[in-house]
Amino acid sequence: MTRKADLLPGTLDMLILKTLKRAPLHGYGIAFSIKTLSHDVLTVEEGSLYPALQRLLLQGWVKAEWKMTETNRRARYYRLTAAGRKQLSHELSQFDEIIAAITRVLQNA
Amino acid sequence: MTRKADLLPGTLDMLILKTLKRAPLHGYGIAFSIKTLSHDVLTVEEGSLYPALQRLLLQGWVKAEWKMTETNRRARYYRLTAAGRKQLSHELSQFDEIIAAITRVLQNA
DNA sequence: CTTTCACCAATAGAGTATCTATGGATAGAC
DNA sequence: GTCTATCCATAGATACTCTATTGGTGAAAG
Repeated sequence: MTRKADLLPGTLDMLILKTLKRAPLHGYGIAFSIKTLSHDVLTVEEGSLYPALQRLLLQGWVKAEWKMTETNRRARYYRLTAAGRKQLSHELSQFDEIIAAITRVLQNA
Repeated sequence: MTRKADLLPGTLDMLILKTLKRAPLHGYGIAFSIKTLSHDVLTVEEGSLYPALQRLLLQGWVKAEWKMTETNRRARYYRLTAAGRKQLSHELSQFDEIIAAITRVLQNA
């Protein structure tokens, strides 16, 4: 009935961009990083991740490049562009604002 | 483009339930309360609110009753049921967990 | 007395984000 | 040689929210 909620809708792009800010990474690595850092609370399904990466490419917020991984595999590395960096900071501050607002409602309601 | 984001998807039910926990209220009052408490950051559009209330009714988390307001108007008052109270506490703890997880990712990524 | 504003309800249709399910493919371990 | 972990990606369904609209009433202002 209620949403399954592996993550909060609307936050995926932000999480991906933030992950890529540290270093360029391939899809699988992005998902793994988010899952690990969140202590397995946030699971990014591949069916969510790759469409999201396509969106980010279209927006020009990331660029992609085929490379070899350390384990000798072909992988598509995504890296943040300047526009992506700007977008990330925008999404971060907006997220903060919304969370603060929700917190106010939850405390006073 | 990016989502307009009057609020975070997935949080509306929780905000409504929490608002009704304080006291039964009609739709207009719920929207007004959320908007006011959030300092105008969160705006619940009527096209989001009423479908959400229908969902909550169907789930049995709220009950509705027609009454007169203090200003002598017909209004449909919604109040939290026992099941709704339980659902609310579930959603609250899940929300906390997800926010904590997102925060971890944002700080370490 | 009539006009306007704040109050109050609800639905249809569109758009967007995410999930489920699926289909490949390869490196290295055992 | 088979299994597991690593890697990519799409199609279709589902769920949630927004835009836009319709419809109505009480009360205060003019």
